[in-house]
Order: sequence, then C-alpha cells, then structure tokens
Amino acid sequence: MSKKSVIDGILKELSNFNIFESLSLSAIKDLCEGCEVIVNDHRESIYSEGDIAHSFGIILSGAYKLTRLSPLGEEVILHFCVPGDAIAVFIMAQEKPVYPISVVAMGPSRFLKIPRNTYLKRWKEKPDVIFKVQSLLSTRFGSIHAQKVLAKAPLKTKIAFLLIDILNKSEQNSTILPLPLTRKEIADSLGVTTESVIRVMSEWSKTGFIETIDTNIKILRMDELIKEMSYSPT
Amino acid sequence: MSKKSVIDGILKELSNFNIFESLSLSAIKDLCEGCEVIVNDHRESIYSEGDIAHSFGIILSGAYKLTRLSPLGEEVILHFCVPGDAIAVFIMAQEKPVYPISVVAMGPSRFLKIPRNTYLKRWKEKPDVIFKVQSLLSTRFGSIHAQKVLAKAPLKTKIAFLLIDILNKSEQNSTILPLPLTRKEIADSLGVTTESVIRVMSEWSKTGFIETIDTNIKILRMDELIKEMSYSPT
DNA sequence: CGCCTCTTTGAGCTCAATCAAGGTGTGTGG
DNA sequence: CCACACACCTTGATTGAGCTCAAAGAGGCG
Repeated sequence: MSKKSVIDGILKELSNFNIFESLSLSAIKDLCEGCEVIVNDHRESIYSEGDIAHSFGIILSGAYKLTRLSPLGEEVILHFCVPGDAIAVFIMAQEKPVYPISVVAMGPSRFLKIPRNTYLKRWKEKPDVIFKVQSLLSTRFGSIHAQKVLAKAPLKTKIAFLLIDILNKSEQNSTILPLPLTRKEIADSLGVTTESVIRVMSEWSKTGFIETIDTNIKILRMDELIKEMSYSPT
Repeated sequence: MSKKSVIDGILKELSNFNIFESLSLSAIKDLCEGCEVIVNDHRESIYSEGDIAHSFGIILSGAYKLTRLSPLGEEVILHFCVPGDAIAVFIMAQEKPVYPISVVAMGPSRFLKIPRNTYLKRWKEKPDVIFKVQSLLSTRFGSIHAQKVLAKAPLKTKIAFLLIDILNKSEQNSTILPLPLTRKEIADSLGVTTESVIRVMSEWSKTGFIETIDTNIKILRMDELIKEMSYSPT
C-alpha cells in the first residue's frame, strides 16, 4: 500500500469520530499535519506523567487508560479512553505543557500522534474544533461527577455504574464492554481493592448477570445490574 | 453612584481576574454585554441542576459551591468556587445547554451574570478567552484528579489535602481559608460523614494545628498538616 | 419561642481492607 | 523444552476505619 492510501484510510477512520464530524477530509488532513500512527501492545505506555508534552493525539482503535501513581506507588486509573477520544489536547495551549497523567494501552491499540506545533498552527484558530474538544472534556466531567456522587454508595453500586458507564462509551449497541478490563483495573479505577471487586463480580457471574471471556466483560442482565445500582439507607 | 461608575468599578474588579488579564477594559466590557450583578446571601442558589442554561457568569466576591444530590437525596459537593472562577461557561457552546449542577452561595457573595447570547456573540470567536476558560477547566481537573489519587488514603490525609488545596486558591498568602466552611461541607465534599470529619478536626484543634472562628478555618501549623497528609501501608 | 442548621461525643456495628495461600495462563530466556 | 517470573484471579479468615444511631448543646432567625 502506498503512503498516500494509508493516509487516506486514516482520514476516513477519523471522519467517523465525533470530534471531526462535519469537517471535510482535506480539513481533517490539515489538522493532522505531521502526524504519525503509533501501534501499541498491551500495557505499552505512550505518555508518562511529568514529561514535557510535545504531542497530543486521537485514539484510532483499541483503548488506553489514563493513570497516576498514588503516594504509595499504586496505580490509580483516572479515565478509560476509547476510539475517537482525544488525549492531552487540552493542555496544548499552555506555554510549556507537561503531561499531567500517564497513558497506557489496554490491549493492542493504535494512536494518531500529532505534533504540538500542528495544534498551535492549525487547531488553535479553529473555534469549531476547539468546541468539539471542550465537549469531550465536558463528557469527561460528567463521568467523574457521576462517580463522585456515588461516593457513599456500596461497592456493588459503584461497580455496576462503572460497567454501564463504560458500555455507554461504545458506539454499537453491544452488551460487551468496548475494552478489555481486569478486576484489578476496575479496583484501581474505583479506589478499592482487587479482592473486593472479585467478591462482587463472582457473585454476578454465578447469578448470570455478567460473563467474562478472557478480559472481555459481557453484560447478560442489564436490568439486574441496574437494580444492583440502586441502594437505600441501611 | 451613577450606573456608569458602577460598571466601571466592576470592570476594574474583573480585570484583576486571571480569565480577563491582558484584556483592555473596553474588551472586557464587550464580553459582559447585558450583564447583571447578582447579590446573594448565605445558602441562596443561583442555578439548579437540570434547568435550561440561559446564562453563565463570573464570581465577583464571596464563594459558591457546585453541588448535586446523591440517589439518597444527600448533597454532594463537587467543587468550591472563589472570585475569578467562571461558572457554566463551558456548557454555553452546547445547542441547548442544561446546568449539570446546582450553584449555591457560601456566605454573602456577588456574581456577575452574563446572558448566553453574549457568549455566542462575543466570546465564541475570541480564542484567547476560550483558552483562558480551558485553563480554568484544566485546573479543576487537576484538583479532582489529585483527590481521586487519595481515594485509599486515611480520612485525615484527605481532609488535610482538601484544606491545603482550598487555601491555595486564595490569592493572598493568608493562612485563613478563603471561604466559610462547615464540617458538614467538608464531609459532603469528601464523601464521608460529618461525624468522621469532626473527630479528625477536633483532634487538630486540640493539638493547635488549626483554629475555627465561626466557620472560618485558620491553619496554624501548615507543617504538621502536611505531615498528616503523608501515610504509609498499614 | 420554636425551628433549623451545625457541632459534639459516645457506643456499637459493618463493609471493605488486610493478610495469607493457592491456582492459572503467558512470556521469556537458558 | 523446561523453569521461572509475572500478572491476574480466587477464596477464606480476621480486623479495623469509618458509618450508624442516639442524644444533647449552641447559635441564628422569623
């Protein structure tokens, strides 16, 4: 395949994403000047907390997690990203941006890396695109807030909410979560222990609410999971 | 005082805020077309979760909390806002924006309410201002993430962090928190119970790390508070 | 003066953490 | 090809930090 047709293929991929919808292929091409496709294996890191940010990008396929280390050196997962999500865009306008988080692939994934210069030259003065970025951010706030509201809820409420929230990221109306997810990752995302997550989810596996094939979680009884989400005072 | 000089006074107030710094007074005036100063008493609400968003604004003085109700009907505090903070700006670009949270005054406060139309006409095409808004958002992400990283930390770590984080919002190098804060509010912000917060803070009051005059918290021994923030496995 | 919000303290309980031990699957280097 | 490391999953027993419940005092406000 020639380089040109590779680029064409990617442009087509990009045009499906929310952030670029309503843009012409040539406009998208402009926005991606100097880009590069990064192919990652499971657990490979593309950005590390504290590094100077020379680039940002868009997830093409697979999934990535945004993480930080806790004071005790444990991984804390701040967000799960799926295809179409932008990474580190919103720090590009800063004078000397530094990645505030690390970004790690979950399973084989592809990432379109775009130089910061392209942002400064091409993205900055395009309000439409900037507002798309803002709307991605605002979705992220939504998830975070919804999770914080459940702070006092029992663990199974939190897990049920997380699974449903992740499932909703998926474009298709699938019942399989769009990313491979270990029990440990669920725990690290909710700020609880792996064992506690396992105890809740084994129960659900036994009662047939969910099914786990390798690290892919399938929701069999959405209605029951939603019931598990509700809770009442003691 | 004439209406004109009232406006001049406010413009001067605004020009001190980060979001408007480096803008001329007349540019700021443009951005505030149709604005109105709202004066609030303690616990008055300016926006309610779910309402259609016809306006947004900037905090002039005092403080406001951003809240939501938990499934059990308890107040959950998502963020504390101080003078210079923008409220609901980043949903203004949406087609039919709805406030995702409620906004409630903490003590007597003043808020500059700006119609959504002004945003669409004046803010939208000014990238400089939009980036200032983005930078406010990114600060907010910073706080939220830092808090999430402490999810497994003991309660006193979380409280110490919250107090220091709020103190850092203050412009001056004061040791008094820039907003009146009850124990219940600390609890609602951290997702714990009032009693637990009281037990930790009474201890600190006894040992002289902090002092509470009415609802104003003064940090007497920052070094000790920072020590309380560190923790180690079991 | 009664109502409301906030604070305080004590006693008992519970959910999730901790600790411990064993099992599985995958990759890798000798 | 085997051994060994590593990441993840699982289950059971024990423990403890923070929750719940209860009761009471201290302002502030209409």
